[in-house]
Amino acid sequence: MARKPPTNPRKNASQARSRATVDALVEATARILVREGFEKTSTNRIAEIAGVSVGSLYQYFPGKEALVAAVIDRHNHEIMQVVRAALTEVADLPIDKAVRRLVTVAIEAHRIDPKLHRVLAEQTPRTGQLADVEAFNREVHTLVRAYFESRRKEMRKIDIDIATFICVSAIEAIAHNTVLNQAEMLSDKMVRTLVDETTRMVVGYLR
Amino acid sequence: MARKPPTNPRKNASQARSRATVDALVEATARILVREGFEKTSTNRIAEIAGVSVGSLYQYFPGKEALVAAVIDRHNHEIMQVVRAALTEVADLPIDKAVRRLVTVAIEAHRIDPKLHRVLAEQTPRTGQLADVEAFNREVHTLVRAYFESRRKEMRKIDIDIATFICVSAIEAIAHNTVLNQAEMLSDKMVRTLVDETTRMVVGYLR
DNA sequence: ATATAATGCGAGCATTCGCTCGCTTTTTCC
DNA sequence: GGAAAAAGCGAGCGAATGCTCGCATTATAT
Repeated sequence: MARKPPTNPRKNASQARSRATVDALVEATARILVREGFEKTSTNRIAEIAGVSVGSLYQYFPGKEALVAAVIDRHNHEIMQVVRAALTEVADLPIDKAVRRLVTVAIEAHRIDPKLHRVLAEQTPRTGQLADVEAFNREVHTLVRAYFESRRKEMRKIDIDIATFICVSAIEAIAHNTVLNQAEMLSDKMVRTLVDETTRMVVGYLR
Repeated sequence: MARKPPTNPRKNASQARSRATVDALVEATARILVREGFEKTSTNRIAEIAGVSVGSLYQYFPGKEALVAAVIDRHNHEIMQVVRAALTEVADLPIDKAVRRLVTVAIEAHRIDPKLHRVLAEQTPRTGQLADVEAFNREVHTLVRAYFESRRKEMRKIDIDIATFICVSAIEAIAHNTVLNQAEMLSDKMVRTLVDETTRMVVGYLR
């Protein structure tokens, strides 16, 4: 017999049942985004697919944007986890080995869920998540920068910030275009060649 | 006393007045996209800002998407013109000079109208203009590839398609990030340094 | 077992927005 | 000058969709 909207706009989810509801909603949002596109992604439809009522949806999310934002966030966290792991793992390797690994990981990260990645890349601006994406970007830069710093001896005299900016931009773009443009027509051999070449370019640049 | 909707869905614009109307509509669309964002860009609002009635709008454009598509098209043509000019101009230069020029142009192209560029980059997918953008991309690749081919002697043994893909991706991304991330806080000195470094990376990679 | 809080429901209200249609005004052409 | 064609007008229809509200069900606490 309650009713008294959670103090804050909407949020939280303490009991197990409600956490499941939230998960179902986020998952449903992701699925609809991929399968039907952003236009067809209405709150009513999300609720329907999640097997939840619209009312419940609005208990946890202030609106459609928030749902998309949640999906973006989840996906970004998945990617960042992979990237962080790689950068840790690579800390003691020399530049050439390290860069090769990072390039590989960049491509792998984009491959986690290419279709979702594509849709999210399109929708990120709209949801005001640009700031958060920016944050992730900064973290990547910081991590890479730190690695470069620790390997200065192997590198030529160079402005580390600029080198980081250039290398990260280049690697990200190549990974992005590789996965998104070349469709699914990506032979393993092709990937290996691209990794080789990208590594060559970056390593050659750094020293 | 006519009336008999132009045979085709809508289109053409023969008289001077109507061409002006079309221009006003496209221009208004661009302005609203930049100043108010995609959500606020309704056909009613576009007509209002263009100083034209909604009815007239629908005489020339089958819908909102078509308007946005027209803006995208216009912008892409502007950019491609700059790029084509640069590649012609560069045809007889050695690799290092040529790459430097191309990197510079890439940044300049992104600087034509950064705010519009940003919004359009976000909205391109939605308008089904991906195909057209793809076409422009392919043209860039073709042109760059042709240049590389003609300069093979200055380059190491290398797969030209892969080299093109990697170089174009890297240069574009660096230009893009430079203009969009670093906000308007872009000293000329900074730009020069970035051009130097990017050129160094690409040229170093090619030979 | 009973009270209270948490979670869930879904019909329908309100709003936004694309778009049409019947009509007027301007231009062209003889 | 006048007829026909081209261009322009804008109130308002209809569909889509975000979201609310009053009530029902399930969990927790005592």
